[in-house]
Formats: sequence, C-alpha cells, structure tokens
Amino acid sequence: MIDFKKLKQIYQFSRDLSLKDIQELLEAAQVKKFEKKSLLIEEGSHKNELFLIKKGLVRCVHINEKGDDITFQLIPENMIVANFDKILYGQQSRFNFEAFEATHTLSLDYDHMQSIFESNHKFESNRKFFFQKILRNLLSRVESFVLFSPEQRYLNFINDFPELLHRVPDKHIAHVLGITPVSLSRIRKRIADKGKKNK
Amino acid sequence: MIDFKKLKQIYQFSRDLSLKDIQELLEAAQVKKFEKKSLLIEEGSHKNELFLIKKGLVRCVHINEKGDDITFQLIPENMIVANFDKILYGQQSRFNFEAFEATHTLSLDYDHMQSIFESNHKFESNRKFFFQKILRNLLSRVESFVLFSPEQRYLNFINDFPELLHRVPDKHIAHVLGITPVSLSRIRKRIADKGKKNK
DNA sequence: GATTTTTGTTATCTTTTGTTAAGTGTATCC
DNA sequence: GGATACACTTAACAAAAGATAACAAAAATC
Repeated sequence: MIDFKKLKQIYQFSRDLSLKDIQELLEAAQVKKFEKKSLLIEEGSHKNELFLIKKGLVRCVHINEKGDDITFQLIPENMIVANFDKILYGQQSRFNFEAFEATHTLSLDYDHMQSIFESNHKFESNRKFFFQKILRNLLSRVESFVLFSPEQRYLNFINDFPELLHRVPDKHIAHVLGITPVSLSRIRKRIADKGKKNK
Repeated sequence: MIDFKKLKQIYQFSRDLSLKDIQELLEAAQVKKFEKKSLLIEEGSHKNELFLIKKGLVRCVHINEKGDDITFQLIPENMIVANFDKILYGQQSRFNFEAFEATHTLSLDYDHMQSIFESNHKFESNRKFFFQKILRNLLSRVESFVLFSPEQRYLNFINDFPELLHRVPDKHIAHVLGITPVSLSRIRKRIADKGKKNK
C-alpha cells in the first residue's frame, strides 16, 4: 500500500517527477522522526545516511580537545544533514548531529541515492537540487568569513535565517559565525546602540 | 587527428575511462593557456566554463566597495576554477579569476559537462571527482574558520599548501585566511618567537 | 511553584586585530 | 643602473575579541 504521507513529502522534495519515476525513491526513502536531543548521526559513526529536514532543527556539534561543545552548523527545514567525513573521506564522523527540536526527516542512504541517480536520468534535477543546496550553503559561509566582519556576518545571518534567532540560543549562533557568545553579545549591543543614534 | 597532448591530460583527469569513453570528453575539452595576469573569467561574466588547472596558479579576486583587492581563493594545480555565481545562481561573476602565473588548463563548458555526465554512466567517477574536489575544499575552509584561530588556520594552510608560500605574496594568503596582511605578519613573528623559546 | 539549570549581559583584564604610516629590502622596468 | 613599484615588517593607536567571573533573567525540571 502506498504511504501517502511519504509520497507527499517526496513530492515536495522533487516536484518534477512523475508518479512512476518516484517509485524508486519511494522505496528507498524513509520517513524518520527524532525526539529532541536524540542523535541523527553520532561522532564516530560511519553512517552514510542523508536526511532532508522536513520539520525541526538539527545541530551539528563538534567537541574540541578542551571539551567545549562547538556548534558547527544549524540545519533547519529543507536543508540536508550529511556525514561529510564519511562521504568525502570515508572516515568516521567527527560531529554529532543532534535533533535540537523534535525533527521529521526524509532519509536516504547516500550510496543508494547515487545509484538511483545513475540509473535514471529523470533524477538529474534532484541531483542538482541536492548538490546545489550543499554547495550554496558552504560557499556563502566561506564568503562571509573572507569578505565580511563578524558584525556584518551576524547581520547577514539575521537576514538569511531570521526564524533561527528565536529557535536557537545566541551562543550556538555565535559558534556558527566563528565568534564567542560573549563577543556576539557585544556585537548585538553595538548594533542596538547604532540604531539608537540614528533616531 | 588525435591531439595526444590533450589526450594525455584527460587521462590524468580521469584514469578510469577507456579510450572509447573519453572520445566525448576529448571533443568537449580544450587545452587553454593563459599568460600571467590575464583573466580566465572576469567580473560580470556569465561564462559557464570550468578550468582544471594543469600547471600554474589562479587567483580569485574580489574588489570590495572600498576598492580593495581581496583574494578570495588561490587555485593551484589539480584544483578547479568555476564561476560559482553563474553555476549556482545564474548570475554574473562577482570575481575576477586571474592567472597569477602562466597557466595551462583543461577547459570544459559546465552545461556540456553535465550533459556528458548524464548521457554516459562511465563518467560517474568523473562527476564524483569533480564535486568531491570542490566540496572538500569548501568544507575544510568553513571548518578552519569555525574551529580554529587565525594562527592555527595559518599553520593548517602551511601544512596543506606548503608550495604556495613561495609562489604567492603573504598578503594574498592573509586574505584567503580572512585576516589582514599586517596581522599575518604578526602571527608569523609570534610563531617564530615560540620556536625560539622551545630551544 | 520552588529549585535548578541555562542563557545573556556586563565588567575587567589580556591578547589580538585593524588601521595607518613609516622604513627597509627586493623586484621590476624602462 | 637609477627610478619606481611592490612586499614585508614594525610601530603606535584605537577598536575589537578572548577569557573569566559575577549577576540577573529566563527556561527547564522536578
């Protein structure tokens, strides 16, 4: 029997496909839900699974040698969770991927996805969709670090992900921006003071 | 008649292919050479061309609103020059890609490459090769910004691209690392002083 | 609802960075 | 080879950031 909920989710993921075309994806993809604080992928894992976040929020966390918990990335709806260490280097994950909110995902094995992409050209647009999402995100982050100051970087973040401000403590956002929480607090104050001046 | 030089270069690019398989790539790819200081892609361009650097070095440069020349990336041998703005967003390039040394490339139109990849599964490994190169580079840069200090970032750079130190002025390296040339000079001094202490 | 934990701000002190400018050595170019 | 341009270092000052600690507000937990 067809799982209509899953079907609907896949449709959102890939609108260009015919019902017949998505048969394969339908069989491969799984709807997976995670409770808050549970791990999608844990440090040391060799999991090759991809997750498209349908609802919720995932925090990609690295524990450094001091034992500090550093948020490497925040992954909200319509972004992709992937074990880069495994996919790019065949190594175990150096990160925990933690459900920061109750999270619904569409999950797919990376190798399986690749073989589907290879065997059926109809999925070409999906392949592009997938890699574009990842590339855009990484590139814009590198740009923000090279071309902008921390303050400008924060303003860009507010602009790009306004909802996240209310869903995530500032300290996590600070780490994503490559600064300390205390420093972010001061930046926020500076921005607020500028706002006052202009009145 | 077969261009053996080009053939040899393509072989390096994709060792897994049979002679027959690379026929298509051979027709599509072009060996292009650039004089020092000439532009592979210029700001404002909608060029969709990819360049695999076979010899030489390309500097990806952004001119900011102050008129400062900021090196966004250094692209040496076996790395790929791509007009991200065009490929990811369909927009004109915000960067100049300048041959910093006399540079030999293997060039391929992006759309053409995609269609070749789509039409022949034998090129699957090439596709992976291509995207892996780009993803690894971007990801490691984001990591270096989020997880490491400027000093550690510089040490990592030395480790990853030791040759570049002697081929590129420090000021360009500083920009790639997201710091100013003056600051890099101080970091270098600090590292040198630490080395002395430990004697 | 009281207690505990987490979060954000602020203060202090130290370190680092940005900025600007000056000085020095090295390449480069008629 | 003399003039010019460029690269790097250093200095001086201001601005910003890191580290740490203290405190208050907010959130989570029981």
